[in-house]
Amino acid sequence: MKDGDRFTRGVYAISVAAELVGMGQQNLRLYERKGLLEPGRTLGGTRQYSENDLDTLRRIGDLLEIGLNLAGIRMVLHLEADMRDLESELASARRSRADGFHSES
DNA sequence: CTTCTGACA
DNA sequence: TGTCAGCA
Repeated sequence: MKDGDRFTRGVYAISVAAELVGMGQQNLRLYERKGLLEPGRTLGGTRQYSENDLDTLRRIGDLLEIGLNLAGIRMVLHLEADMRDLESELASARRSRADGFHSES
């Protein structure tokens, strides 16, 4: 990888993030206001969109195309986030059992 | 870059 | 209701 990429990779300002996902900057701000997204902020207050944020933005575009409104999309994204948490939680629980994490007297 | 406001389908 | 343009 190139030297400069180490710092720029993964974090984008709203202008470049909007162009990457093909959306307006105003929409991205609205999605955050509606609770669909929570991008990072610099100390100055500028939004920092991660690769993960870009993925959810693309997911928002798909869900909008289907016909869901922003309230419905908010629920879907939250449910998917909860699902991922439960999956990793279940995975670590299975790992602990397989590794004999707790001694069986 | 930010928030806010108003017009449009 | 979601999108977009313009202003401060």
